[in-house]
Amino acid sequence: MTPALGGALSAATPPTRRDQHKTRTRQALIDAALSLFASNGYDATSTEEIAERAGVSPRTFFRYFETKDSVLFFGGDDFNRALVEQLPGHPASLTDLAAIEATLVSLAPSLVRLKPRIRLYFRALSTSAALVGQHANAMGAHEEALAAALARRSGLARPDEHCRIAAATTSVVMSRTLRRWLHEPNRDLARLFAEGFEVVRDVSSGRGRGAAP
Amino acid sequence: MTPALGGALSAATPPTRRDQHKTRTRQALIDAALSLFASNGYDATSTEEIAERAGVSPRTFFRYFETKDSVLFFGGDDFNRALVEQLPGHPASLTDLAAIEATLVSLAPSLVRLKPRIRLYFRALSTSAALVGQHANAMGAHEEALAAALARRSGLARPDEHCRIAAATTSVVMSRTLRRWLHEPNRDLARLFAEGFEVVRDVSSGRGRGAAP
DNA sequence: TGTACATCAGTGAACGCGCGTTCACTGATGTAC
DNA sequence: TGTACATCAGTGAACGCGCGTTCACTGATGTAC
Repeated sequence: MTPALGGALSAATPPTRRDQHKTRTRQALIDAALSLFASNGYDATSTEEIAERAGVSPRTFFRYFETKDSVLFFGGDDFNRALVEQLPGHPASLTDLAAIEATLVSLAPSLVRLKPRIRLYFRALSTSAALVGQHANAMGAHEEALAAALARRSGLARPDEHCRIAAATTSVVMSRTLRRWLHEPNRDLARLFAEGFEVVRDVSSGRGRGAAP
Repeated sequence: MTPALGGALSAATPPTRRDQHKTRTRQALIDAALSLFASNGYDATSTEEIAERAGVSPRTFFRYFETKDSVLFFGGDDFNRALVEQLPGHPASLTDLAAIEATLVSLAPSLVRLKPRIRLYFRALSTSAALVGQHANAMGAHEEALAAALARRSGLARPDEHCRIAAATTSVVMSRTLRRWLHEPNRDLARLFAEGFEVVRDVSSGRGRGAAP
């Protein structure tokens, strides 16, 4: 939908002035919502305030977003789509998790410039169960897409339990890694991804207990 | 709080008639909410309807629950508390995941009689992002408690990344396992738990690809 | 290049609805003596 | 065992509030000729 990561895909027709204006308005609403949610909390922020900060009338908010919570957005969908798309580019000799790890490591740089927005996004999440729910549903959809991609990778018609657990494990690693990235300053995101998968291996084999982080 | 699993813990003082009545009213509200959410959806169910089905006045609902969504309950907290409590009973020679697996297998029978309620609970979840968010927050709290228990198990002062990933992995296995249990008839829950952890081991080692479930 | 019309982003006002609160009250249960 | 009082679950009515909708409109941008 919105080209937060790639951007180069939308070369179909040059955007008209109207489209540009629409995009700008939409973006202003998203930015206003994100920073208001993060600083004042989701429940304490009304759609009127969002509209006001974005410089449009209250009514306009609902022209762009069906509900208050659907305004929350930081580009995660694009990242997850890229993950699914680039997964088949890795050799079949890699295990599923190794292939996912390699893909995430190569995609990590694309998240760096989104870091401030991701920080606001997580801060907003922490203020409202409704947002957490929306986030969880989105993650669920991503896991399904990833599980389907893993099934194709193994020549299966539909994802089995192995695919689903692998996809869910990936979600866990991504979530933990992003949080570490936000909280521990000056860490390389790609390296943190790799460390996350290493911990997963250690945990399920029982290795590495007692080794300091 | 509410003794959905153990029940034998609350031998402190015999409940007065008032307390009994309160418990019954509270339970009636929970049951009414659960079945209405599951059949009509969370958003399409008003607190008035819940109160009406429970046989109390609309006002009474908010005497028992601060918000509409906090009425959702099936005993999951008790189960997770039991998991954390029984974990230290297993030999230190087991890996973290093996100890958790053993605990879950031994706790599985206590969930069997809650099965219909768990089914309603998941069905309710599927109708509303707000409920999913509340569920996710509860799971997050459980993961923290479990990670703390794992830290104690390893003699750590605070949970490290290993503990957190192990706790999150447990959440994944529990969630997947419950869903399989609800959807695949006549499967033994304890056995499904064990299978779940086996898949986790296979996934992170790369084994078992191609073997039919 | 210029005019006439069509489209569509944005606006204003009014409203329905259900969550959650506040206040004053009733009547059953529990307790003191 | 019986009476007098205290507590507290439940009620009724009225209300604030913000989400999301509906309807009728304006004015800028885009397009046909």
